[in-house]
Amino acid sequence: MTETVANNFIRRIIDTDLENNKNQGKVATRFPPEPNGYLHIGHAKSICLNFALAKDYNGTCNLRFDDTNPEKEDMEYIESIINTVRWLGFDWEDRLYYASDYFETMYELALKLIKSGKAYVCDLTPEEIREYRGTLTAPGKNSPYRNRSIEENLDLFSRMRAGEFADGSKSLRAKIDMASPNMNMRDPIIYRIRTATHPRTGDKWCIYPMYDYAHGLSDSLENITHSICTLEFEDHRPLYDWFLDELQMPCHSQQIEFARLNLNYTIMSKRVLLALVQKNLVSSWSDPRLPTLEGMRRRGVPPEAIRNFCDMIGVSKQNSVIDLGVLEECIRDYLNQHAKRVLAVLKPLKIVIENFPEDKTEELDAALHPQDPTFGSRKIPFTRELYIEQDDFMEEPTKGFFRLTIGKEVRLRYAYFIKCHEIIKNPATGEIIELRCTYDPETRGGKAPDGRKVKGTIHWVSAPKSLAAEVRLYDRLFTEPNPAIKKDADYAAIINPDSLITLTNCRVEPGLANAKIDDRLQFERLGYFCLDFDANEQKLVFNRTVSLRDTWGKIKIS
RNA sequence: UGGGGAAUCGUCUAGCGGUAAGACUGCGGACUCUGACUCCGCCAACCUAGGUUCGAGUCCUAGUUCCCCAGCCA
Repeated sequence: MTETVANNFIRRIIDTDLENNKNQGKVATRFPPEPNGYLHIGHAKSICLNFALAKDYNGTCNLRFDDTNPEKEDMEYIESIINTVRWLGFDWEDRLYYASDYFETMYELALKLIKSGKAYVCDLTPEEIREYRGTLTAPGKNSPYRNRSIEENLDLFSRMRAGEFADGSKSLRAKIDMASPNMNMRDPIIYRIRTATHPRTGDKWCIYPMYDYAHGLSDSLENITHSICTLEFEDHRPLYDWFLDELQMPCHSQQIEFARLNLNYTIMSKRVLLALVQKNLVSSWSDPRLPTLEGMRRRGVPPEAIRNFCDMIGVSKQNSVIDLGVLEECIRDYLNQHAKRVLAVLKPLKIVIENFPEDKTEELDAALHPQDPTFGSRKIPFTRELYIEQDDFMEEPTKGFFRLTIGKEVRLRYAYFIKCHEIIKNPATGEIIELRCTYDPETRGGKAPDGRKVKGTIHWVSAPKSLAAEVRLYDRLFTEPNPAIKKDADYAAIINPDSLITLTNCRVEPGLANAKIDDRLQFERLGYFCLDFDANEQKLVFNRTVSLRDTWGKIKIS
């Protein structure tokens, strides 16, 4: 895949800033997840963007948890996010921060806002606040508490902190403009009362800052120069700026918005992802069908492939939906170069090589990567009884089929040329249960001394020497290309019934007894696979990360 | 019907007044001990209408379509 030098509107903004010596020529970004769920491929786009910008401009990128809503957040998520960003391949050095680290400072700054007459304590209930806010087309009206004295506001706010008032009974609001066409500027709430235990600050606080207030301040306190977020925050920018201006923050970070990632046949919404997990529509957050990074990792997707993907899709302000095929292509591209080749049979069909001795086992050489000799090779056992793929035999071959049929010669990968002369069927069902074949001993290793060619090469394993395995095949999660557009869709109804197919009678070459969880494997002619963490001493379990491109499969269908 | 954004091959993305480019997909072909990989070739786009200009995807005007905003979520 060709390396293209990333060029996007954000880089252009930074270039201009650098030319103007803004921020003393520094670039500082941050990735600011809320620890209320697991990271998904959409977050990866943001992570890659922020860390790449820092790297390319000789700056820094912080990891900062936006942990301002204790009711939804959890240490479990914090830990997962830290592990996942690290797994993706990024390093924030000692710059791991939490918005909650700034709670005291934010409180002080809120006091400053009150003292300058720019914030007030409001006694309106949540319902009343909504009524007073007006609508998209009608202006709101001022809260009756809007003109409290600074002294009273200071007193009330400190008592809010002290826990004197019930949840929701009071809030601190910015005094801006209830008639603003931008809803975010209609006296937005800065602090709410929430008696909840915070994952990090415990019960120290019962008031928590809102996103708009906390985020800009966190950026500023960390001297973030370019605060990159997604499009839906575009009309929050005036508020972001308002706080930094009113508080005369020494560092005024610049918020820049880009379009979030959408992938077809899946969803990125953390809310929906959570629902899928809770309704047991998927096994967990790390279900390999999910676009969560933990799920993709379990599926065997290498972090490098995800990073390449994020580079490839670019960054812009256009809403878009990326075809799953682009991701798959990135995965194949990486795995093609880095996966060891092995032989495995997913749907075994027994064949007997009649002219091969009963008790003999030959050890044959097989390259671990045909294009890359540095991978070396391994030995694979060849015996009289073998398994081949059911799909690789046709009693009555269709046009263009050049695998095994009666009387036609094919090559067993790295082994011998064989011919089939008899089909054994289950007399009751007509199902083919065994093939009687002969091999040509002169073709050991897969070459004929007389130079004759065969068109087909098929994979195989030794029947007695191979290992039993379970193999899980994955496909797109949904049958619907854009599930997100279906408001409150019945996701259960659009789950792809073939999104998970579990094959329990698979056979793999014996060397796979030693497979490790991070091994990248190609089962030749089938796809890329990895060991699943469900595997144990008794049972091998493999996940198919992605299939190989299947030109024949396409021809067959059409 | 308020405000904020976005419109370029089927899908993403580039373009910064001077021959519309790349990637993915698709379709041909070559090669092949993986119907894989690799290689070669082909198809394919500027939302509409006006205007400015020698010249407009790019600038101006007016439309159209799509996305976001009325959480004490982020």
